Amino acid sequence: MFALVDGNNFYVSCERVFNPKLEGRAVVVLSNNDGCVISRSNEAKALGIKMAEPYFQHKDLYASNDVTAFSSNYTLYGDMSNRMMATLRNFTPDLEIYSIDEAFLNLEGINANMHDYGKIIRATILKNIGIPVGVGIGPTKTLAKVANKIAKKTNGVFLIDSEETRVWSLKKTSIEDVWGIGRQYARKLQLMNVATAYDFSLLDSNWVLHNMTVVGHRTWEELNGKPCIPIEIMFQPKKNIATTRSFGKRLNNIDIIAQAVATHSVRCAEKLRKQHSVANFVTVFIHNDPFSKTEKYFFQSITITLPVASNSNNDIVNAAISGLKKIFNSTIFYKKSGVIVSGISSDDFVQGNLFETVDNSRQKKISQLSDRINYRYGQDTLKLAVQGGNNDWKLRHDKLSPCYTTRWNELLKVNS
DNA sequence: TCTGGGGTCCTAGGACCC
DNA sequence: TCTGGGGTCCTAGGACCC
Repeated sequence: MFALVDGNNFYVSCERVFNPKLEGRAVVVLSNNDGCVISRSNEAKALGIKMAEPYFQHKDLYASNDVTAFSSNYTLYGDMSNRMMATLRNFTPDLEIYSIDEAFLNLEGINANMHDYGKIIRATILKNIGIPVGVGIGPTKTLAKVANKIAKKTNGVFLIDSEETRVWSLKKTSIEDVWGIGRQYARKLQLMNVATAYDFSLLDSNWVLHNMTVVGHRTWEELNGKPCIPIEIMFQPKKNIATTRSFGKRLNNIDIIAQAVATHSVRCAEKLRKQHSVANFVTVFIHNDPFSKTEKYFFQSITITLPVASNSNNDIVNAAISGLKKIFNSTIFYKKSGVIVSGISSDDFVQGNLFETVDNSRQKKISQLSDRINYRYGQDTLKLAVQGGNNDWKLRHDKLSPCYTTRWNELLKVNS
């Protein structure tokens, strides 16, 4: 059996832990740049606020219903997530951290009444972390997902452990809510009168295989009770790493855009070093406002091959900036830039270059030193000059909450 | 009349997830 | 005025190898 434990409205719940006055009230958390709604309390959902809806579109609705909005505080949510996962590890040796707010638990070999075990997990997370979670338990990961959805609508724990509960649950689940069925497949299936997970589970195996590839077929098998998606306990290094941000305002000054690109490059290099990887390719892209009604949409990108795979700040920054210079057009007002590193391999053996001798030992030391300083004193305490010193490209986050759990000077103050 | 059989690598595009 | 930021996997087709 597998359990899926998933934080309810996770980002909103994190904010509420340190702001209990917000219990029972409409609360939303916004994406970077305070652009879209990415987490909603149940009260906000009841007002009709949709996921990923642009924040500015319904400002009046927010005002008249006293909706509290927060900028996203990933430092806080990431730390709360780590605490939640550490607590979950007490319940199984086999934990798969699936995303910031959810984890699969392998319950094989655990000698307990599964429904009771789910209730204990839920109560423990609520007490230790302060986050309400849903617990879904089933014989496959996809069925655990189905059970989790039902758990959230009921008392927080739901168990699929018989043919009757499986069929009942599948009949209660709309096809578009199935894990692995996205918008395209849902529309296609609905046109064939497949409305629920149950209808889908009755389709012909070959039809599913040929029309939805082996990926869709796994989902079909899992809904029918046959486990096909194994739990992944080991850390898997990322195969692509990206850092991309919108600008706070439209920019056509290459020097300022270069500061953003250099900073994104350093972030990518830091992420590479953290997972002990090096990258062979550096892609940089820039684009203007895709929503503009007056300007044509321009998207430019270029991929630079490094002579030798690297994770040094300097190498990634230099490649990205040289790429930026090639694609930049001074007549365009840009809205977003990004850096993506790929061709990732382990840093314990780096393939040399046949035609060039590259000595990167100095760069390596500098990057390691910068990691140590920045870990201790905060991001970008030590940085490259090209990253710049002003905030001309930085995004808006006017409604940011304090980093209650990770910064001494932002600890919650209690008046005595 | 009849023209083999087995591979790899790369890319673009299309799905999906949070 | 204002619209996020990450990821994964699969398939088909083309170019190439012996």
